Amino acid sequence: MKENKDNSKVSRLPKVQDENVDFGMMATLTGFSVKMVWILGYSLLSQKMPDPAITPQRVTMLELIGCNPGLAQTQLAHALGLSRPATSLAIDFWQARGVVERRVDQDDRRAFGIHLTKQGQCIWADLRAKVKQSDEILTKRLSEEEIEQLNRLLSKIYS
Amino acid sequence: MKENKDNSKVSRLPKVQDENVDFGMMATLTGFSVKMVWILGYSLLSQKMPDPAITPQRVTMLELIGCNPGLAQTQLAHALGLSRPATSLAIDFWQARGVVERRVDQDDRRAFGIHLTKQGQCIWADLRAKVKQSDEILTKRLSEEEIEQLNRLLSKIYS
DNA sequence: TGCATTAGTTATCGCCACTAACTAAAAATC
DNA sequence: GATTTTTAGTTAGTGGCGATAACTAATGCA
Repeated sequence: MKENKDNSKVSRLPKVQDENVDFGMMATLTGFSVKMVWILGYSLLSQKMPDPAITPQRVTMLELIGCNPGLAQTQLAHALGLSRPATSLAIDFWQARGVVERRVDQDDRRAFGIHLTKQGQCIWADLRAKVKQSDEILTKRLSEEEIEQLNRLLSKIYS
Repeated sequence: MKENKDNSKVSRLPKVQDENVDFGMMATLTGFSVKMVWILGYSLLSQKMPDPAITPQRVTMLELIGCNPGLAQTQLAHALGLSRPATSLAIDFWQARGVVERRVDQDDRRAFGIHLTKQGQCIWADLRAKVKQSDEILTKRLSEEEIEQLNRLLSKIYS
């Protein structure tokens, strides 16, 4: 009966602009800016989702399942940087909504391959489109060249 | 007696590089890249801190307190985008470590002005230096121009 | 056959947000 | 000037979602 109010697990955006409050050095740090943009992106994405429980984290998982059909849970956990229990619960989430299914691996009957259901294919396609839109909204103040530049610099940092 | 193991409340970095797992469209999204960099930055910063409980969020609060002495809790909450109870607890955290103190506002005796203690001044200075170093490590693969460019693009998004 | 390993689940805990409800002080209303 | 409403901060309770430890079942190697 619990109806999932906006449990936005990410803090609201700090008010760096508040003219009465000085953020000091924070505003000059790449790490801080990146966090601000992430919070903003998280919020934009959540708004676009049909259900506030569909978080960026869960969307990422769905993308991995969609792009790598039959992936085992442990591989999924590793790729996402999650513990196996957390991964298991996240799969439960999508399974409960009829989006993915666990198929026993015939070569190793302990393991499951995770697959999108027929219905899941549609939902995935829909969500992907929305994710893309939301990313476009996030970067709407930048030109095409600036977006490319930004993505290049960011991936230089983390890859 | 609980000894605060690495309770890194932020997921470990996803393994985008895993050659067996395709991240699909995620790798092309600014929102995703930004999250990756943030997780990385969070982890780098946490490592530099003398106590793993000193998180980026708490450092941000300390910076605000240091740069805006006497700020009331409600203003602090607003600037940080936090609820008042959460802010109150975060202040408790620093107060318990002798870093900040609550001084009753003589004009409004319901309110507290938050100030750094003498000792807090030193700790603040030390942490700021470490934060700066950690941000430099985060961006070490980028040139000075690239860092400026990156910060400019990021702040264009969120300000 | 038997023991160590591995996939996944269950149980438990911890952190840190949130809202609701409370106290005390201040401001507004009459 | 007494009463009501609002505001600052705290306390209590809830929830999400990570983590680890302990468990079951299947596998693999001696």
